[in-house]
Parts: sequence; C-alpha cells; structure tokens
Amino acid sequence: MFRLNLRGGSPIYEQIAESLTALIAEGALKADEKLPSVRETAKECGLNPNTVQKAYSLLEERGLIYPVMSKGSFVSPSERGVNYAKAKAINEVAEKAAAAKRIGVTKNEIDVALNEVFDSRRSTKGGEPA
Amino acid sequence: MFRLNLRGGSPIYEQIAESLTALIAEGALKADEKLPSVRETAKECGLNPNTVQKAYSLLEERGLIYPVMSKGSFVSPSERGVNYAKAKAINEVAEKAAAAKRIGVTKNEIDVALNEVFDSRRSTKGGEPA
Amino acid sequence: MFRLNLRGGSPIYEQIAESLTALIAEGALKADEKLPSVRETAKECGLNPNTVQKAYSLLEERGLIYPVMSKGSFVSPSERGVNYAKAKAINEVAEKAAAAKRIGVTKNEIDVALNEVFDSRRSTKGGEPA
Amino acid sequence: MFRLNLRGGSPIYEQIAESLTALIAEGALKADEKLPSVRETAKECGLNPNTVQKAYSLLEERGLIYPVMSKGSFVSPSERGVNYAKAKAINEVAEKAAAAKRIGVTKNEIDVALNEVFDSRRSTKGGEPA
DNA sequence: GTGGTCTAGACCACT
DNA sequence: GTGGTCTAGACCACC
Repeated sequence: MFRLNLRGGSPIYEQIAESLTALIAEGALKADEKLPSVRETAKECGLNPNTVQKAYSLLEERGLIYPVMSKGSFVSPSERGVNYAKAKAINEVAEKAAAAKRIGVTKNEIDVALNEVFDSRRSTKGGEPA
Repeated sequence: MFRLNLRGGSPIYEQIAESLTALIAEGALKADEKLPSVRETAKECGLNPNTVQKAYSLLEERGLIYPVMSKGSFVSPSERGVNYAKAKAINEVAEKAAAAKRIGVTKNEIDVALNEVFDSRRSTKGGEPA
Repeated sequence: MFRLNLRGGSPIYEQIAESLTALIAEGALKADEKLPSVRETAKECGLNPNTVQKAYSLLEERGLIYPVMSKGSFVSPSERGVNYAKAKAINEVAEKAAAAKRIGVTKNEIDVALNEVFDSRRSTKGGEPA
Repeated sequence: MFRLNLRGGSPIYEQIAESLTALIAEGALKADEKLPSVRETAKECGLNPNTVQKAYSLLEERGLIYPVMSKGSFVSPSERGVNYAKAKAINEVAEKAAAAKRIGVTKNEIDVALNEVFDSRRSTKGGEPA
C-alpha cells in the first residue's frame, strides 16, 4: 500500500503519514472512510506496529484522521488537517529555497529544478549533487 | 560569528558548515583567507572542539576549505566546493517540492512562496504555517 | 575481522575503512549484505565506538555502504563507491611514483617492483629497503 | 630553491629533505659540496629554522649529508644514502600498488597511470579521484 | 538493539 | 599555537 524508503531520509512513520496525507488530499480516501488497521498495515509492510501507530497518532494530531475506540481510525471530514499539511510542506520548500538563496543560488536555477519535479514523473530523490 | 539553533533540527556541525558555506559563497570570506581556528570557534560558541572540527572536516571534504598544518584553515580558491554546495541546496529544494506535490500542493502555490523568498528580505524561517 | 596497525601509519578509522573497502571490492561482502554493527565491531577490536563510527561514515560518504536506521549498515549495490576507491588507490600509486621519479628512480626500477607485487602472493609490507 | 606544498600531504621538513635528495641524486649537488646553511634556507623559504634543521637531521640520518661543526653540512660522497632513499621510494610505490591490487585494481590500470607520470611533465599531485 | 550526535578531555605531529 | 586522532561515556531517535 505504501512505498517506503527504508534508507535514511525521513523516519518511516513520517513516510507512512505522508502517504496517507497524499491519499486523503487527492481524495482517494474520502471523509469518514475507515483506514486499514494498525496491525494490518504493519503486517503488510513488515513493520513494527509501534511504527505504524506513531504515524496514525501524528495524523490524528494534525487533524487528518480521528480514532473511534475499538472501531479503527477514520478520515476526518474537516479540511483543517489537509490545509495544515500543505502549508507545512510549502513552508519547508520556502525554507530550503531561502537557504539556497543565501549561498548564491538564483531563482532561475530553482525554477529549472521545480519544473523537472512538476512536469515529469520523477521519483522522490533527485540525482546526486555533482 | 554564527547563529546556531542548539535545539533539534540539523546537527550543530552542519549548521556551522552551512554558515561558513554561505559566507564563502557570498564572498564575505575570500579565497585563501584564514578562518577562525577550530579551538577559537569552539570557545566562542561554547561548543566542544570536536564538533567544530567535524564541521571543518566536512567543508574540507567538499572542497570549500583547506587546512594547513599548524597554520590554520583557509578558504579554498577552487570553485568545486561552492558548486557542490549549490547543487546540494537545489536538490534539497527539489526534494521538498516533490514531497509537497505528492500531498496535493500545486506548482502555483509553491511559486507564490518562492516569490516571497526571492523578492523580499525575509529571514530564514517563515511564520508558522496557517 | 580486521588486521589493524594500532601504531602510527594511517589512522585507525581509515584502516577499518580500507579493510571493508577491500572486502567489498573483492566481493567478500555482497551488495545489500549487512555489516557488523558499529558497537559490535568496536567491542571486537577493542576500539571506541566513535572510531568505528567514523570509519562507517567515511564509507557512507564514499558510497560504499548505506545505513538503515535501527537496522544496521549495508553494502551499497552501487558501483560509485568502488570506483571512487579504485581511482583513489591508483592516484596514490601515481603520487608515490612521481615522488620516486623526482629523486632519480627510473620507470624500470618501479616496473620490477610492481611485477613482484602483481605476479606473486606477497603481503602488504615489502622487506626493509636495502 | 624548493617548491613546497604548504598544504597537507607530507610534512614540510620531509619535502625539503626530498628536494635535497633529488638534487643530490641527479648530481646537481656533488659529493662534498656545501649545502646552504639552515638559517639561510629558513629565511629564504619563510620557514622556522627548526623545520629546516629537522630536514637536515633526517638527511644526515640517512647518510646523504654530513655536518662539519661550525662549517655547515656537506653532501656525502657515499652512495649509501641515495640508494636508501631510492629503495624506500620504490618500496612505497610497491606498498600502494599492493593496496590498490587488494581492492581490485589491475596492473594495467596502474601502468596507464605510471606512464602518465613518467612520460609527461606532471606535477606532484595527480588529479582528483573521480 | 541500531545509527547518529555531542561533550570532555587527552595525546600527537608540526611550526 | 595549529589541525588531527582517539577514548570514554552520555543522550537521542528510531524500530
């Protein structure tokens, strides 16, 4: 169900949270729809249930899902969570761009990179820096 | 000399390295100029010399500075290091943008944020996301 | 697992890195195979974990291994690291040969020595020079 | 009089010793000829006299020169020193070649590099490894 | 348990 | 004084 980078980068629970966030944001998971259970997901991905649980907690904290005791977790009908997630992601891009700018990278250079991201079907990880 | 976030985020030695990279890239530190010594920097920032040393080693590996035994460390006249640093920074922006795209952020939204970064005199950290 | 010269010569972390590089390059450690953990290696060799860690970091930077958080370090399937290691080794031979040339050693004399190295099963260290 | 790499690599006193060894080996400095005084050399090269002294001590140890009290140092008429220096240099090439062999470098690859060294007018330092 | 970061303090070689 | 290496031992996040 999820594509996970076991290697470095971000922690696995964040990757799971991000995947679910994407599914919710693009409408693949609708409001009040039930999510796969923690155990089920963990088993399927060969992960420790704790790891998956942490992802779910994160999403709950962000208002993207809500748990119902002994029923499971469900997609929150509110837009709050999705908006927060997007705003956060945009902010992170801006921070990285600001850091790049500080060391002399031009807006043009960044635009070129962004076009690569948005025009084609690139994977998460850009190429190795020269 | 440096603004450091002692708390989480990125490791201190990377923050030092980044600060120096910025100073070199923007020309505040010129080629073959002497950097403050490892011990001096450590003392000034209240850090362990090892931590600063690690930052300097990183910069050396990236070709931004070169050490001269018993003399100190100096800004490398070569372009290699700066190019590496820029390529890395651009790559990081692209990675964050790809993550944002995955959760439904549009190119337009990112462009707006980037314009804010490049048009005005904002500090590194944007405000809390809405 | 490693033969280390604790006394002078090259730093211990480089010796570890070199040993592992050799094992990887000659195929004794295959792609995606797990390496002994930092702590384990340190204990076995009577070294400080930091020293071993440094060796592993070096290998990671060179693309020979990749760490997986809380799982361990693994041999990188990429060729980049091995190529880097070979290029570096060749370069070092060239540097030493250039130094020898400067003090009057002929190409012939070096060729003789190299044939000894490549034809037979000699150990690393040649005899005392005459 | 000498070309010194203040940067890393080998210690300066060894570089001085090597330069003098080369001059002696190629006959530019003849047997029993007087070498420039320690102070003079130090002043000329902007070095600490201690550093130059160390180089001279090294050469004396190796039998390349001999000191005469309050007269200065002179080139030894014996071949011993030169032979030792050459043997040592050859041995070092062999050691590096053995290390390279261990990680999969072929004799051919080394030969190519050596031809570059011996055919043309390259400087000490080979190119950056890829 | 793993890898990663950091501090404290030591020792060395070089100038 | 400088950079570089090493040890000892701590803390953290992650799984």
